[in-house]
Amino acid sequence: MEIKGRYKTKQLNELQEFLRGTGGAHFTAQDVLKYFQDKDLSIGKTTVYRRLEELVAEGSIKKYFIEEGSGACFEYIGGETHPMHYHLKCERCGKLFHLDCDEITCFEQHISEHHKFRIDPVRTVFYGICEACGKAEDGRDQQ
Amino acid sequence: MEIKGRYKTKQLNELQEFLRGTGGAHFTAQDVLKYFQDKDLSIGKTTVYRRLEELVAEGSIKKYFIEEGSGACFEYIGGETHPMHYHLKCERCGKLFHLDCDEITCFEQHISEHHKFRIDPVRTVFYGICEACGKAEDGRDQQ
DNA sequence: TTGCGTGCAAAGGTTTTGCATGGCA
DNA sequence: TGCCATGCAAAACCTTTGCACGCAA
Repeated sequence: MEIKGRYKTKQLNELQEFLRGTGGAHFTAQDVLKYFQDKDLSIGKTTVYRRLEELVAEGSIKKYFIEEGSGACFEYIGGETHPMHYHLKCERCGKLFHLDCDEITCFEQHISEHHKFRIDPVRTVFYGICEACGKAEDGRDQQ
Repeated sequence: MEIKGRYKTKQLNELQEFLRGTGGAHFTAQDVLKYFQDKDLSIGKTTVYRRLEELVAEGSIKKYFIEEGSGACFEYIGGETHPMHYHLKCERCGKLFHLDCDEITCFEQHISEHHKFRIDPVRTVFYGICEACGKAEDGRDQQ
């Protein structure tokens, strides 16, 4: 996702490179700041928060509230064109999966008809445990 | 849910009464403080946070992170029969609804069997438009 | 040059911690 | 009495805002 009529600053370029590097994994504002520090690049936290907020408004990244101490979580989804699919996000490994499924249409209709709620696929994310992490868990019987 | 080897203080009693009064609806730490103020009861925010944290550890209440400005959301589930339910959050008015629905169990199973993903009801929130906001939109055909 | 972008500093909010006091058993 | 619970104050934390300077166009 390119920024529209904005100046192309170093900070913005680096931020976009960071986003591409995430591979869809979630990150926090702190992660961005650390990334810049580690690469000896300079950016102010004000800028990070402002750019992130803009990108959320644009739809290039998503914002979640999962944990406490670490603040808000962001996730890069820019470049995706599929308008109608849901996301499955693994709480363990952080991977993001696409849900291509017809069942969910029925479920959507059920919710719409019986619960009078129109679900928004863009913002809705199913959290849970993916196959790989689920197997790892069963194997070790951890937690 | 009774507290184990703890002293039964006025504050704790009142807090439990508040919890029962919620009827399972979600609330914030601020809501608890306001409740005490409105009833001319005294409690320190320190106590509220500490008790709430304990109750979360006990399993009597659940903690969610849904919105930003208002901090964490809690929800009383002690003694209730509500087994597992999802949350519907309206993107317009911000209201949070409980989804009491059997269909979702089928949907969960489908996702589990066909997509190898175990959905976590605690973290998953369905975003969308609630009935009231939907009607308002249709009526005015706004946006 | 123009005006957006940036970043320091400070403010705003929620949550946590230290420590002395108060209350239950 | 002993010990936990409480609550004030202050700190820690994330996030936002004000304002002046810097940089892209």
